[in-house]
Amino acid sequence: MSATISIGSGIKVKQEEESFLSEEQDSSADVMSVRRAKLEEWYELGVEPFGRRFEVTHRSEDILRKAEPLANEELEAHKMQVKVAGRIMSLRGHGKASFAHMMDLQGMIQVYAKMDQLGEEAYQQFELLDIGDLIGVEGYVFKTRRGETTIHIEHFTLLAKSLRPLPEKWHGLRDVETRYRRRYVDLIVNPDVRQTFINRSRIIQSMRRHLEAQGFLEVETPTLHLIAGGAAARPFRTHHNALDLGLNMRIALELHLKRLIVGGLERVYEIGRVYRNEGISTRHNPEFTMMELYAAYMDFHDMMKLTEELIEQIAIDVRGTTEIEYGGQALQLKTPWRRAHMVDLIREVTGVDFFEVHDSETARKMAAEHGVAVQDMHEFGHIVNEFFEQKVESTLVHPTFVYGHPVEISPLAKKNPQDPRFTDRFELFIMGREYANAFSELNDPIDQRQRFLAQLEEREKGNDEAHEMDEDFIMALEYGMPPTGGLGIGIDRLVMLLTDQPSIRDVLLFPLLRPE
RNA sequence: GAGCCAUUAGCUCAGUCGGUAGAGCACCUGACUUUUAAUCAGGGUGUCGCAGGUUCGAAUCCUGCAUGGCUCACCA
Repeated sequence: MSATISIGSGIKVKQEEESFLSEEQDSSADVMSVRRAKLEEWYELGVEPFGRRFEVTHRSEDILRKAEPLANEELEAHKMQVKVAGRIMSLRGHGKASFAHMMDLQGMIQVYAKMDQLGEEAYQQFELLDIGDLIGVEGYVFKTRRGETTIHIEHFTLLAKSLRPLPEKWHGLRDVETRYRRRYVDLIVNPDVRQTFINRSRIIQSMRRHLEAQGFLEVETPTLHLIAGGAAARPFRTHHNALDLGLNMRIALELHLKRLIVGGLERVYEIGRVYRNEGISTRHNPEFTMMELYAAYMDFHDMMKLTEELIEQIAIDVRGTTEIEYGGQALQLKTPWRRAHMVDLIREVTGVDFFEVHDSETARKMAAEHGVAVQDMHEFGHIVNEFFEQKVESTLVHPTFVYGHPVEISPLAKKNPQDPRFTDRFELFIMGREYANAFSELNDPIDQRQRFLAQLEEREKGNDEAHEMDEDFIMALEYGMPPTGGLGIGIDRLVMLLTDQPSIRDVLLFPLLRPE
């Protein structure tokens, strides 16, 4: 078939001449062929359809705010001249005049093109524009009869021709898969998505500001590790060619930051990507962002105070309040937050008091009685932890610092001097989810070696997430590390909490998906 | 990895009992110089996710596969 279609200004396109179409040839081919034809038409008009630098004098929101209190007569008298750039989001042609809405970073503003003003030639060019095209306009601000602030166009420039149609104007793009795969389209048509990512940036900015104010130094440490330590997780493996060296992507920031505390930097933090080779869910992405900080001469009590104040401040900065809602649940982030020992919480919920239980056998018996699933290799501390995870965790709605984790699951934390079965460690829970993990850092190299040895034993028993021996880290401790408080916060989950997003994929610009 | 659900036009969605594909927006043609989901007249642009099977006939029923979503598992 060689049907011809004609478009606005008379160009004929043979549909069989669609050699420009990409491999995936979809049925937007029709729209795309029309746009290709218009592209040619721009070239024939002597206009470069992929333009260059454009000097922007105003953003949409600034204009709307300035014009808002003024009547049209006042606006016309002032002749407020503006240059605005953005993407055409809607077009309404009326013969010899046209309206359009343009979108820039701040939002949407209406523009008005009139043949009398532009002249016949330029107006015809305006009519050649499509939804999705990027343009720069110069003109003056007025208000229409209905009162909408609008730019009366005196000149316009095509900055980039759009060759693909945008999604529909009032349902936007809903298909979740397409939204993640083509996040740029999602950002163009879904303003709330754009706002979420703006808020993500604000949260991190706020965090940096508050840490800087407390004298923390931002540092960057390697993401390629010989030994992936500092957490219990399976790493991604990679390889360096020139050194012919097997390497792991980091699973935590911890061990390098503590080396810097040994080095005397005293207060350091890093906001960085970590990689864990695990399943994907609404709360897990294989790469995610952690903030870890270490402060010499502090302990885990100081870390609790720092954590609650930090998150409270961020909430005020970004949300303007400490009373937030997540998934319909009202949450109060005003400090101070509840502090509870893990063993006390287990006793509250199950009646089992692990301060009175002193051996693994009794603990195992209690687990069986209370329907807590445990593995054969689990010792006392693991079983306490299983009780907490299976019985207590989901009951913690409002911010709660749970402290006193068993030593078996805390190979990098200092033991509690009163009861060395437990550590001076806490995790922060909100709505059943972990948001922070912190401890008084273990600075005794001899104890640290024992802990690593215990981890190696676990590894032999089949726990492939147990810590490996890190001799280089122990050497650092042997030079002497001051008593130190350390803290880690999962940035993505914090952003989810503060932007009320149900899935981690909604706070990651490009979540990992299987290839199409 | 398991269970459940989804996949139809560029986008958002209908599609009855199995009878051969529809709407709105977008797009195209024409009209219209302050519109507002602009309006009016006309035009359907499709590998019904993919591959088999059942059937005279499959978007529809069956099987497998792919991708995604949710839940669980995993993730201290």
